[in-house]
Amino acid sequence: MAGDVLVQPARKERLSLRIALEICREIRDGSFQPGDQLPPERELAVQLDVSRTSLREALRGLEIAGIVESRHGGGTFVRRFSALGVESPLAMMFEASHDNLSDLWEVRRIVEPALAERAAIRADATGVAWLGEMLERHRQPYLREGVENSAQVFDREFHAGVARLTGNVAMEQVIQLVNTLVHRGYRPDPGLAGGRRRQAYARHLAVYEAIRRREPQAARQAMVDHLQEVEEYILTEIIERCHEDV
Amino acid sequence: MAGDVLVQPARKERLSLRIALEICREIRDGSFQPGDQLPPERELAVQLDVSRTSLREALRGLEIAGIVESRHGGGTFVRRFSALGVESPLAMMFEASHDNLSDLWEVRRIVEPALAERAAIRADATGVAWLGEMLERHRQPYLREGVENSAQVFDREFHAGVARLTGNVAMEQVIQLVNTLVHRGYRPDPGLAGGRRRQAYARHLAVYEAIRRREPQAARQAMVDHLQEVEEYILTEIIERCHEDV
DNA sequence: TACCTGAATTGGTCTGACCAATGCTGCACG
DNA sequence: CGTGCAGCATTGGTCAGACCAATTCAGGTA
Repeated sequence: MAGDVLVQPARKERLSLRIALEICREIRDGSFQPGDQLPPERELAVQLDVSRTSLREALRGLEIAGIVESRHGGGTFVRRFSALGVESPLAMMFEASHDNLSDLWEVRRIVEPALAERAAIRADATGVAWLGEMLERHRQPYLREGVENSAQVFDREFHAGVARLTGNVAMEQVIQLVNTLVHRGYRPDPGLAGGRRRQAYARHLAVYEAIRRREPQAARQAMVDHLQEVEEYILTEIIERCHEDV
Repeated sequence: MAGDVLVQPARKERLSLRIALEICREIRDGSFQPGDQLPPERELAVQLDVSRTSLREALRGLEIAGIVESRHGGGTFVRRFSALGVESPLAMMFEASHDNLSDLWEVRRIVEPALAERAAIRADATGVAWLGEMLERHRQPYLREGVENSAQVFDREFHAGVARLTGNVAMEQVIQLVNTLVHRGYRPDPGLAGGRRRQAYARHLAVYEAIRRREPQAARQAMVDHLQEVEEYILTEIIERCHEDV
């Protein structure tokens, strides 16, 4: 019987969890490729020998995790790049408080320099070119005034891109989630951002250049400087806001 | 009618998502405190004017996000500290991607030394004493032969403990999840572990001593050495297993 | 008082039904 | 022949009600 696959994990765990893990495994093993459409719920439920109810609970979980995506009337698809972006259900549920914010920022300070360093060591030519094109694409909107928080989007995209160049999926996901939560918890004042944005873009360029020239230490240092700068921005802005409140 | 609260977000989103966001909001607003028990599913479904099916899909999502926790026959509770469990989005993502072990290990190599360093700076006396007691408790079982994989449990406990001393909840969660996944992916041969365990325990002691004496660099170095040693163990063992297979 | 039993509570799973969005097929018309 | 639209098939979304299984707790018994 097809459903026997699900018996492996301890009989104790919820069925929906076992189903979700099973589907994850099939994705990993290549039975379902990224971009593929999964079988219809009714059919998949029969294949796995579970009710549609339980299957759907599993799919909702996978959707929250950013692994699949369901479209009403269209079907359920495996995401190409499982993204824990701001619009992901997970991010929508999680509200970063100020306590968490400094914690999350510390995770960035620890992980991101190491990511930049490793990217400079391991990135292949294709990846470097890809990152370069990304920066070129960011250039105009980044420097122009009044494009509001698109800068935040670009910032996240760049940092996620550096993470991707390391080839380490685990780190990429961790840092993407952390950055999403940080950006969610802190929304900069769009008006004040002109010079800051230029500076941030310059630092991004510096990181990229170091990666392109295969200089791990320089890449690490550029990232450290970037984070340091941004941290100071955030601190001063928070202080200003406190003054306004008083 | 109670269910009208749910109409606010665009009528487009799935009902289960709207429910999940609504519950999140009530948690943030204090209607449900961390540790509280939520109303029974049947009752909550009536309150929100939705079917139990949809409510359950929402609760599964919240559980995956680490916000609530359901116990069969017990009830559903708001988590005190939203935890990244094995059913967390990140865990599922790793499950869905190939070859996680080396990636996960690299996360440890990056994060754990930094954790040890910060623990040596920030830990309070209570925390240090707590870690010391933990090691004392580990001592006998760790060094005795034949206690099987309890060593793995102790190992996870110690590393989680160091993370806790930093006071950074986010990092604690991340490293706890990573270590769980690593240990799940790699089960050492219990028979060969005698000397190795003694060595690991000695390194744990070294890390602890450095933290106790407030020597950040020493703590970092001890952790680096520890991870390096364990990594070598794992590599040689994997190679041996390959030989057996041939 | 301590322990055990059983009923009430509560989450877990299943079935089958119907609604709603999407996509496709084939026919009619230009 | 090509184009556009109507209608049907497909597929996800929601619902109601039933029954199973783990936990909890009150009440009774030793």
